[in-house]
Amino acid sequence: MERNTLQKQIVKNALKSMHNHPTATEVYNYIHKDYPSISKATVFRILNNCCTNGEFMKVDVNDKEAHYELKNPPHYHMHCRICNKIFDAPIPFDDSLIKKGFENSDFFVEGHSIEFYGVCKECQKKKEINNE
Amino acid sequence: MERNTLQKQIVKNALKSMHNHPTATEVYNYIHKDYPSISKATVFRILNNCCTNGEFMKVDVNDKEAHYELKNPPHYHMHCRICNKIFDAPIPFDDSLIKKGFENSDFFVEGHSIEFYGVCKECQKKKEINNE
DNA sequence: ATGCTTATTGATAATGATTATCAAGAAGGG
DNA sequence: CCCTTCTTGATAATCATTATCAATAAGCAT
Repeated sequence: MERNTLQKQIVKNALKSMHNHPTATEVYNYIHKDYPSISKATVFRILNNCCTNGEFMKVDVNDKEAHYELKNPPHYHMHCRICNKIFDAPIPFDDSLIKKGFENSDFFVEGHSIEFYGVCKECQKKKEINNE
Repeated sequence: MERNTLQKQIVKNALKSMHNHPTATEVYNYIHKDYPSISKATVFRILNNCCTNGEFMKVDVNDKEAHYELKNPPHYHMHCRICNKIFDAPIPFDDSLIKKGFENSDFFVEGHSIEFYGVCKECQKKKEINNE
């Protein structure tokens, strides 16, 4: 039977309080300040298991590191190409996108994701400071 | 000055004749049959340089391996979750997506990509054979 | 409470993709 | 044909992630 360990509670609470689509390493660093004994492997493991059982989700975005978020109604993301941070996009999810145009396709479409890429507020500021 | 080496010609010709959004390793394997002396590092290097100079593009899709394609008018992709192959989506590119809804956002949107995910024709067949 | 079973953890090695390093080799101008 | 310097090939290094496995600890039964 699945056991309710302290490590699981801590990792889950960390993601719940972070709200910024963190990577596993970011969750680890966040936790590590207060709980230095929790290992990185455990954080990866718990985040992954929670994605498998549907409690969390991997953010479907083109970054070499995986980002995680709480299970949410479907929505789109904005991805900063400077700092690689992820934000929720302010436009509604549109399921009709996958209904139209695929009638004659032999690819079985299960879902879609949209990634808006560009530069986040913080990184725009940094660019101004550096006169770029 | 940039030099026109045989390795560059071979890698470029490989990608031009492949048409299936291959990964660097797939390009390497394709080349390796005929040119076993070309090293993997060279294939990664040339593909990357060609993306920097605009000759090729990285496919903007959520896979741990990078996929490459020839420079193309913008379009969307379908990504098979079984075999990780990439296909062009049969719906038109719609730039109006990034015009609407971001007026009050402080994120500077430079572009967008849509990934349709599901199961490709080949993998659907395999599933049928295995009675899944 | 105590003990037992076994899921889970922590530490670390292994993996896989990609990049960095650097001596040897080759493009292309002179 | 030579010389400079860009490229290459081989390999080590890096980075994210997963696998391994002995030690630990949940949570049930006693």
